[in-house]
Amino acid sequence: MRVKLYGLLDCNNFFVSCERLFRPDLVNQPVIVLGSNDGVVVSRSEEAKKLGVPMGAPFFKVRDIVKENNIALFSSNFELYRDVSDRVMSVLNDELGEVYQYSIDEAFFQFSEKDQISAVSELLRLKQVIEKKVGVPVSLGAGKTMTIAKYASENEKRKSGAAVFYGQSWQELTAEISLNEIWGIGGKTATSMREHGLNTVADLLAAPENFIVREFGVHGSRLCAELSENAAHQPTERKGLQKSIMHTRSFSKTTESLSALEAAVTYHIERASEELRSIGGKAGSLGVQLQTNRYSDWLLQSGRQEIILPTPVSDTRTLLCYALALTKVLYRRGIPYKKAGVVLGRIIPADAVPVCLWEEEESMNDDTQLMSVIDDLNTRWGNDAITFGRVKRGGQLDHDQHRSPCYTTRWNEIRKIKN
DNA sequence: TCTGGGGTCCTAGGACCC
DNA sequence: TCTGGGGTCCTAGGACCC
Repeated sequence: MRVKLYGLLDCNNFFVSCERLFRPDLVNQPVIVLGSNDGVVVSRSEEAKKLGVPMGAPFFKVRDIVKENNIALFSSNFELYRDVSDRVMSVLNDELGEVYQYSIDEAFFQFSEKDQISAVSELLRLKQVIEKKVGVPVSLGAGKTMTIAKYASENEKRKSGAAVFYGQSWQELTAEISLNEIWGIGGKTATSMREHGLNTVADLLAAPENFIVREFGVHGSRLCAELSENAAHQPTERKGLQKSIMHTRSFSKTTESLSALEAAVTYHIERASEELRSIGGKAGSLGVQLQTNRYSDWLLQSGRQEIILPTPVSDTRTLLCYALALTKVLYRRGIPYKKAGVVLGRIIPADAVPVCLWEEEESMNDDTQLMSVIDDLNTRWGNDAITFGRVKRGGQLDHDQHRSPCYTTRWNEIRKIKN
């Protein structure tokens, strides 16, 4: 009788590990990677963690630690990370036949083994193959549900790199695992659970079911199922297109000007619709968001409004027309805005758009050919080659002065061994 | 001075209908 | 005096994740 298990592969400190692939001098040295605009810390090496750099910390708060300890610093280089990620996934796919990528650095899979020992050795084998063929360190975990697999991989990161928990070995652990270590329990839920006297996984499993449903909804009851080894989540291949595309960015300084917000929204629509076309989709809904600084004490934290489009489109001009109208509706004079963004939702494949029955709806622009010419030009000459913006956008240029070369995806940035 | 961006899913409550 | 109520659809906002 073989045991069916869910496995999870997780790349350790992924962005840092990608940087180290081409900078072996940084192995065993403290390294951090910053998020877009060099705003916050998004990845830390073990050494940087030990020096006290918290995850998600705004850079200005850790600048001193970075300087004093000579921590190596990188801006995010997603082109590189995506390429390394593709290599990891492809090797894993070759080994297992079917994997479900969950994020840029994680993938779930299913397998079965005769016992715990052979399951652990299978995970260790996969670890070895990935590390040899791609070169980034990984951890693996497995259990009877995805939530337990996730816990197993996280927990083992700093130990042997692979762990399997099910049956007795899992049940024995539940009294020691605090709920905030569990996937799906964030800050708010953990606090609320604590207030109800629930601190460990064992506490949660001992609570009456109707209480869980009343206090924590379907989310809570699924968690309970998962933690008692009854699978409530299935790893699913995302069928078809993603559901939404968003494009947002903070301003370096707050702005009260409508035209600045319009310029930003124009830019976001251009980029989001470009991506929409690149995946072959059309959007059935459109949302605009304007936000004040969430760290200031302004009452108005955010305004967001969404509309359903008369018919799904991917033409920048049409989307822009609606987006600017929404921006005007949301805009309030005298409010210091910090962030603007757009969301394209209800995405369907372009060839699945129903044919228009009424002539007048054709007045909506949806010219695929024109858009594809513009996309080509922008790819070739940069995003500002053809724009629909009436105002030059300002204050949004990316800071990424610490970006490493795209070693694996751009010929002119390839690693030189000899001049 | 400087506090990310891109996603998914769930839910409360409003609008509307009969 | 009593001042409907149940159902459905929609969306803004929240929580969480990486």
